[in-house]
Amino acid sequence: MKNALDILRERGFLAQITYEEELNKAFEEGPITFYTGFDPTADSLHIGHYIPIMAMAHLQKAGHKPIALMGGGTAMIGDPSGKTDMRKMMTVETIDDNVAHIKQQMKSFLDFDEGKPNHAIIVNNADWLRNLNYIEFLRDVGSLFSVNRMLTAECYKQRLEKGLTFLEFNYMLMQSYDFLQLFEKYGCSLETGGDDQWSNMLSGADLIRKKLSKPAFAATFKLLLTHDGRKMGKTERGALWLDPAKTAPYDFYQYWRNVDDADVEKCLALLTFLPMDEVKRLGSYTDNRINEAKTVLAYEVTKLIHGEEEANKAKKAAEALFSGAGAAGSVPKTEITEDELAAENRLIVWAAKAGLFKSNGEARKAVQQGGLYIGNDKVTDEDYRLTKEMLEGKGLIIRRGKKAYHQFVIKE
RNA sequence: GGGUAGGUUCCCGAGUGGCCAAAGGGAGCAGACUGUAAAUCUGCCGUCGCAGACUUCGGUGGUUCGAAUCCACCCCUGCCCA
Repeated sequence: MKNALDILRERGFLAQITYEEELNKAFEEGPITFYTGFDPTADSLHIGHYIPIMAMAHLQKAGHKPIALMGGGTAMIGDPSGKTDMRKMMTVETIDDNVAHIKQQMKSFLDFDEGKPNHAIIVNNADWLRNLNYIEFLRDVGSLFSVNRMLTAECYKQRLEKGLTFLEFNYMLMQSYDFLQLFEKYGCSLETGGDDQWSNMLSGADLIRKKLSKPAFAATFKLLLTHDGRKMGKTERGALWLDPAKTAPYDFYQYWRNVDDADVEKCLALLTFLPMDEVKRLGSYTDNRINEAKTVLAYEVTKLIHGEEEANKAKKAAEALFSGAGAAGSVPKTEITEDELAAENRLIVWAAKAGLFKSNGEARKAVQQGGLYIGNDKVTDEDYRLTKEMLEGKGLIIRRGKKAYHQFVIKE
């Protein structure tokens, strides 16, 4: 019988685990409560958060209880791990606003149905961190941390060369204290998170063991990297967001449709719920056939994040566009009013406004290099003008390069 | 607090008075080749543009016909010392 940890192991989630044997046993003995922290540094989750969320979902399906911890307090410090520079200080208002958005997003991935014993809960560490008493904290928690040991931690090494403030140095204590709080309040005995969090999580588990002499564990998940070690989920417009307003479902779909051959199997295992034999079957495809696997990947991931309807739309749109027909689906769309069109009707300007290019100049250069199309016709005139007639009905579909589409329609 | 080395365009990094919108590399975009892949090759890569103009080299002032480059003060960072 596979336990939940085995499932994660089989799908390639696990990076590092503390007390592996002991944790294995804990998983076999019964449901455990675990948590993952999320930093509210933006008003949406992005694909980097998705691995831990998928892992949480797997664990919850196996009967364990997830806690999503919003770092409303720790965000005020800023995690120095993996950062070369100090983060910008964020205001309380921004942080709280971000927390609210992220909470909303979490709800589509975890089961919050209170009728179930292992329903997910969301807590915010601002509740206990923001009003912390400094002296008490130092005596209770600070006394149990060895600066010597902290300094040897991988996450501080880089910063020791570039500079590290005392503020950030304390991040580890804050995060460890979170774990302690959750252990005491909810019996949470496992912290999960990205592999970059290893030192912080380790020290949290240690804190509980030291202070309460009770078992606590940490397990990290692999970061989503391409086969040659680059971070995945970066697009020309920044991160790949889960919020459809920040990354259109069509673009989201296309990102996965275009992953490198070598990364297909890994992505299927980590980002979808497809059974592993299916994942392996799809991953074994080569040459032209691997495109089938990519289509499945793109569809499944889009479905999980944006829902079946959006996934279908994105898939149909992609099929239509790439097979040469010009049907629009969930292609990013800009509505132009007649007044706006009267004020500005140059194609390159609108293409830039629509986000297809970073500036008018870039759009102009694309035309010069033959990289902008209307339908399937290459635009040759930099000064091409739009007219109301073109935008009526189905509107006008333009394309940058081979695969970035955008649709313009007239707004009635 | 003292000494010292620095802060250059998305990133790294050259540039010490006009030849600088600023070398080189990376990232990115486009084209060719392909499988809506990778690798490779070619072009582009501050903004607006026909030319040309405008904004940029930590900040503010100053010297100069002219400053990323020189001077003053300030802010930030590394290292050494206290």
